[in-house]
Amino acid sequence: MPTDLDESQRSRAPRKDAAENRAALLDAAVRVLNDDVDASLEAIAAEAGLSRRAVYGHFATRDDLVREVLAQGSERVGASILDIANEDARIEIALYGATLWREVQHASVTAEFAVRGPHMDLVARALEPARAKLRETVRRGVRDGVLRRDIRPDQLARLIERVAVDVLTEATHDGLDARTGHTLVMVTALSVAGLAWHEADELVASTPELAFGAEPDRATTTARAPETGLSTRSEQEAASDRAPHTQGEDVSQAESERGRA
Amino acid sequence: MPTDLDESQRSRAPRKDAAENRAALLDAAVRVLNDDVDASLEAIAAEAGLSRRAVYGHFATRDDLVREVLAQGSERVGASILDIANEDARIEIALYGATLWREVQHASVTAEFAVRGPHMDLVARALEPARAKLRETVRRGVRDGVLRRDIRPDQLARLIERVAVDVLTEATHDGLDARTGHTLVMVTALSVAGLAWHEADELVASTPELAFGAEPDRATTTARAPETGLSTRSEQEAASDRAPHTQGEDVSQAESERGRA
DNA sequence: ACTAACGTGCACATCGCTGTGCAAGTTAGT
DNA sequence: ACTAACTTGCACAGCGATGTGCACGTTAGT
Repeated sequence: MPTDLDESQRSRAPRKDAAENRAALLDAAVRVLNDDVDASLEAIAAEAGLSRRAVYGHFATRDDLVREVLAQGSERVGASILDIANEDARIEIALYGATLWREVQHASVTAEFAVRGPHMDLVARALEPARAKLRETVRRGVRDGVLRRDIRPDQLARLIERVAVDVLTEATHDGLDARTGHTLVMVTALSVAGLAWHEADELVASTPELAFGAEPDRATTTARAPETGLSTRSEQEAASDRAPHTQGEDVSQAESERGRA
Repeated sequence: MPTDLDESQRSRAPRKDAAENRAALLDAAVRVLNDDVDASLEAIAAEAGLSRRAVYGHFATRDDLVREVLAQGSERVGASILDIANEDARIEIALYGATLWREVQHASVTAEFAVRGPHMDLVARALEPARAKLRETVRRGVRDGVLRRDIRPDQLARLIERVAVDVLTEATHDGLDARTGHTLVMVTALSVAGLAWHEADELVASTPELAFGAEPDRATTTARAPETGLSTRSEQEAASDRAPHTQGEDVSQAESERGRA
């Protein structure tokens, strides 16, 4: 087993597959823990294609593994959220939703453990900056008169977070495609933030940054189409699959009962 | 121990405190399970003021106890929801929130187990009528043009349910008073349903049925004071603590930051 | 007051899971 | 090819929780 602890004397360099397996374990843990918070170590090891015994070569304790998962997850999610920036608080909130959706896997585990068990504080500490940012965004939105004034901003921020996560789980559990989920999380967050549904839809449809493929400001240099880009028009067309509406609205009876097989 | 099973030959009537203890157990279970889904039987017994051993006099299994809790809870919550009725779908949705808030204790346990563990189907079956009703309400609201059209009605119904429960936990965990919670759940549900925040507030403020003390139509025959009863006036006085607003709106900087004039 | 009904405390068996030691095997670095 | 790094499989100890049997108190029906 990979002796993680004694990096003291090593007569030879550690093998590359060790790190791979470690990563595989963390990855498997994310997947498994996502639908069972207290899955057995056996289950995680199996998912990673390893034996239970081998895990103890990489992590001294099941708790260590979980903590590592949470540390990575919350760090990743937190960082993504801190990247968000926009003058319009509403857009920031939409981006917040979009970001969580992009990080579903990690966001779910993180969120799950943020409420239960003895790891609450860990996640809470790692996520605090992101939460502070959201609180500040909400406050700003309220000051600017674009968000609701009937709920205390701090509480509203917490509600937005909760609801966003909710939609995440509801969405994955329902197995809807990336684009729909993307929109759904944003729109729902905005709704809780106080916008009427058509306002939310309007905002999402008319803001390029909120389009599906939109990179969070730092464009990856390549991957940008010549003319239209991922701008408003191409977005709207692709958005409503085959719906004949002007915007992505009115799915009320279009898909209503066709959801599942 | 009370032999629940053999009601066959009984040389004497069962003691009344037996039933009391049984009820106490179920009650304690609700409380304990509310903040720890898999609390030990020891904990539940302790909360009920009994020994662990005594529990097995009333329930053959921990699972039996839990199932009983869930059966009662989902039955109760489900029934309450089915009592809801109003021509305006929006009001029905608000009442849905209010009802859940009134049943927080049971609603929370039920909701918790509706997602986790091997009791999902039990709760799901017991709650299905209520869920169907909500779905139908949402569909009606969409047809009437008072609810959002950008989310499939069925999905919207599920979201409303999830969000309502969320606010419940967020509210209790935050320890806010009954009146505030009552309003918060309703307003949030309406927001997700598509209303702008001021629309939601307006609706709640102007609809008598949505007032805090309002009985769900069937007045308890007695317990109604000559003039005011639990009616609007005494209600409103206590309502806005010291806030000088016309409605319950604009708490944004009232409590939060006390920022400026 | 008599006695069944009920609760208590303890001991005990069992189960699932974690964590560890050890004797193999297999794989990757040099 | 040699050897350390890594994995496997098994056995074993421990923990916490459930469920049961039994002897003994306590309480409530009649």
